[in-house]
Amino acid sequence: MRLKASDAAMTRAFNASLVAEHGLTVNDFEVLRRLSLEAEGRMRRVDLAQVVSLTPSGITRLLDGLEQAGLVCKDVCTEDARVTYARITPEGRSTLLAAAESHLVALEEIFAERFSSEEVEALGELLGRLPGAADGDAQCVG
Amino acid sequence: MRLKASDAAMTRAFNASLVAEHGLTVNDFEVLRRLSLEAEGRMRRVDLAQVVSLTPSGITRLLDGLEQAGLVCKDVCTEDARVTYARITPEGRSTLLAAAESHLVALEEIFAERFSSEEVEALGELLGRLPGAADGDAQCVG
DNA sequence: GTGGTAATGTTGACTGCGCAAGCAAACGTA
DNA sequence: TACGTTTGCTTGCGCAGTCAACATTACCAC
Repeated sequence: MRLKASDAAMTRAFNASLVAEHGLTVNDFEVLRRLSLEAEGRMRRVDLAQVVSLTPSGITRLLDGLEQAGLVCKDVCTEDARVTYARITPEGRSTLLAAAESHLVALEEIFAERFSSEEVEALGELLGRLPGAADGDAQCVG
Repeated sequence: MRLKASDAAMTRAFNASLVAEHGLTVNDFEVLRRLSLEAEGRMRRVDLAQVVSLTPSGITRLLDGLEQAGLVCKDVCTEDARVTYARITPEGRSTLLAAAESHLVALEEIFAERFSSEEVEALGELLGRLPGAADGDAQCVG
């Protein structure tokens, strides 16, 4: 199986180019992507943590970085003073788009050149059964 | 797809129990397992790095830990003074066996309860096409 | 109200690991 | 023989992310 090993190598490769070209880690990218798909481009930090499989503290630090870079900002929640939203900024959206252009294309290539679309589908379905694979999975960056 | 996310969560879970029960990380385990499958239970460090998808420095540090724990030791190479082998010790083998008992069973359970054996096979084949998925993949722990 | 428990988020200490740089041995080529 | 290049491995430094502990706020009993 070697799920871990193959993934590690691949993730590293993607990370390297993302970092080099846009200063984003794969997780940064994924966070921006998830935020961009939300209504109002924002999410509670806990929920964000869950969808990208990080701990709350991990999300805090990741968002610290994105915030310093001006790609996300905090929103307060009026109904619950404990929660703070992470919201993607316009700059966040534009660097997401820029990064997506190369990153998603690279990803697409990797898969296109070794799987048929049915196989991609099958692979996605199988992996989706794994614990932690949670839920929905919108593909685009629109 | 969420290859990364699901894997991260799963790896973390496995890691936690391995560490708690045997003081091994998933990578420690995998290294011991690979070594145990080799003739004379040893491997050059570079090769080991490759099969577990670590960099040479990563392997150095990982083996440092295993060596301190007495689970592996160094062997010199008589033909090439640059290389040093990592060899699994008898203690290494016994803790590997102990860890395998719970770890492999846990792994087996995860898969058995959500995939048929054909599906496991299919999944393995598909993932095997990914870059970094290299090669052979003996499943047992000797 | 007052107490107890749960949920959200942050911080400090730590770990695993990559990268860049270095050293030593080996392998050219001349 | 000498010199440049490659290969194997280690070390210094930094980063991402975990865990444990904590502070707030919310919810729920009474």
